[in-house]
Amino acid sequence: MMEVDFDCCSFFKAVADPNRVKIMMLLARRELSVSEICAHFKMKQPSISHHLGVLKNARIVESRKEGKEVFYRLNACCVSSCCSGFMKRFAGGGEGA
Amino acid sequence: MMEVDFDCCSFFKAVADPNRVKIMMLLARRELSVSEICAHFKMKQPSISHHLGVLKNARIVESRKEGKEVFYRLNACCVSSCCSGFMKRFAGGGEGA
DNA sequence: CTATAATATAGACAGAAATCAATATGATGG
DNA sequence: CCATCATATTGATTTCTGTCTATATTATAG
Repeated sequence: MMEVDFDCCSFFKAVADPNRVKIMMLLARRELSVSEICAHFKMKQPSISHHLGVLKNARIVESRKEGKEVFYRLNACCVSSCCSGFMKRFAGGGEGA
Repeated sequence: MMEVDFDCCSFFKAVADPNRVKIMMLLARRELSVSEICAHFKMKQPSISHHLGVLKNARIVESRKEGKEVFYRLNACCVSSCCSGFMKRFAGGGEGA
């Protein structure tokens, strides 16, 4: 009962990278294909695929294949559930600024 | 307006390590000195100090010196504010499990 | 002032992670 | 079947991170 929730750790590890957060912000608006995501970055396509893989392992995004393309979308429930679950562990400070 | 919040990134990077989360859980109950924290880990004291430094830089913990000892306490407001701020960015999925 | 206790800092090292170039896979058009 | 486009995977390289040992700092006791 004093142990750490490793599921949440994979969520936080995924979210600890600014490029991945930027991808999440793009996907928060609408579903996008990999190449559409690439268009927003200087990074090369394999790096984007790598980050998408990390996000997908953490259940933060989901994907759908359509012809040659793969569309990614945000799993907003995962974000809410991990964040609110984490907050609740440390309740007592109330709502921050 | 499409840029990433780097303050929150330092929070998430800090929280992405299981040992640091465990420290946070210990401090959620009560203020503790460094050696009291050490007693809960197999890690050596300098590693604990390192983690405490990371948590402190991220404003997740605060410290107070008393004699030879340094007491750390959780800044629960920081946790709530970062988590809830992050959730709100990705609102739309509602409350998760 | 010296010894000791508590904590922090510095430096070294190993393992993890990010990026890239190159290539493989899979779908589609001709 | 062959060429092409979109994406994923592999392998190499570099950078970052966590841990350790050794040492410095700070406070207190004697």
